Amino acid sequence: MLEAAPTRDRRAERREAVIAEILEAAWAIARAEGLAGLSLRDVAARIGMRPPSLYWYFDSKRAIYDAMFVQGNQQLLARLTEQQWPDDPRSILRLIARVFVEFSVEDIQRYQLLFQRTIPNFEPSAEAFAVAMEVYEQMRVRCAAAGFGGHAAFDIWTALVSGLSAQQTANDPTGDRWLRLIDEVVDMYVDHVTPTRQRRKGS
Amino acid sequence: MLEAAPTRDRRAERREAVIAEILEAAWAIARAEGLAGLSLRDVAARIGMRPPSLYWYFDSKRAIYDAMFVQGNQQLLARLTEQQWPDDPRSILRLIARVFVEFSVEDIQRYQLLFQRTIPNFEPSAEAFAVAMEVYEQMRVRCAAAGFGGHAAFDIWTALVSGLSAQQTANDPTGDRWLRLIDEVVDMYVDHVTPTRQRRKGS
DNA sequence: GTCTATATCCAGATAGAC
DNA sequence: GTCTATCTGGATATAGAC
Repeated sequence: MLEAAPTRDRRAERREAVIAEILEAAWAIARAEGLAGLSLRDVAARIGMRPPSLYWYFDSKRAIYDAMFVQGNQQLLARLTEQQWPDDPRSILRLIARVFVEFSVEDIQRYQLLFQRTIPNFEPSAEAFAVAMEVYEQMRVRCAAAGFGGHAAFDIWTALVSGLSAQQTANDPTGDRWLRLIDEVVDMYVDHVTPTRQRRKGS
Repeated sequence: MLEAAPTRDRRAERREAVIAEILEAAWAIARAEGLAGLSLRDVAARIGMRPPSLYWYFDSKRAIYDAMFVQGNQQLLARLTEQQWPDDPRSILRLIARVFVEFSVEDIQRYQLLFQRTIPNFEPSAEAFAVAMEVYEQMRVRCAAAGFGGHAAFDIWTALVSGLSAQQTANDPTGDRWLRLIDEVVDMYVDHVTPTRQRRKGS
């Protein structure tokens, strides 16, 4: 007679744990050697495995990049949803910008993987790209909630945030030279897209 | 008795020509395979040489990246100086932004080499970096001439231009989705840094 | 699941002939 | 100046034992 199936699949749990371990190692190496410097050899060594064993968990190196891409986007998504969102439109935008720029500066390799096409021949899979679209949508929805939903206006908004991130990560990765301009840039943007009549400065 | 020295050093000229050929090949391969995908083997093959021969002209692969870095910056510098600069401040800024963003989109690998830290372990040499500073100074001087010389204001300006470039290259490399926002962004910036009293819209 | 062994290929760089 | 030959090491990936 068959045993009742256990409610937890310990094998699957173990597998997930190892996958998490692999990705954690991959991130650490990417941070140290650069994204393009990532090698399966180093990943395996870091977790006490031999390189071929990784293929039990990932089909290829690209698959690892892909999983990292998903993970990074999920982290940003979590960062966005865990915020205490204020009501004031200007404060909402400031918070979005701050979350995004800080997230970028926090881990430059992650920033490059998510937002720059830096690895030769790597394009995220369709499923991975879907997660990136979720992030984009989250950001768009938040902006719309703040009253800034227009298409051209949103493209300008993404350019502003991406420009602050790009300058901060590339030219002052350990400082705050562009981080501290966030509020001013948000004000500039709000003033620009708000009809003159309604304008009022935030605190 | 010694001959009179010829006024042209044909040997040096030939050498310069070969160096130019090598760099041209390197750019072509970078465009096709990505910056990190550049290999001396491919460079040599493309110009009908064997890989070791490249070492007659460059000490290392890094030296090639370095020369590319210089060349790219010189191209941008030339682009800036060859412009017919208008008098109107707003027009000056529009032109700067357009030159910069178009230059970026034109060759994304060049953009990555010049403005993003994308190759593991590559940092431009001091001499190469000096050329990059020239570009930065050119841009700063042009902005100052337009009446926008303040420090924080200029950091905002570089963030704007870099953001438009980043979004255009990463998300619409063959289109003009952010290119066509340049004038609006410049207006936004000018309105922001201009005391309200003096403000007037450009054509 | 993890291993050893290996295939296959590529990389940057150097020695030394010509 | 350019070559051949070679060094040394690294890469991803697969086959198959255990």
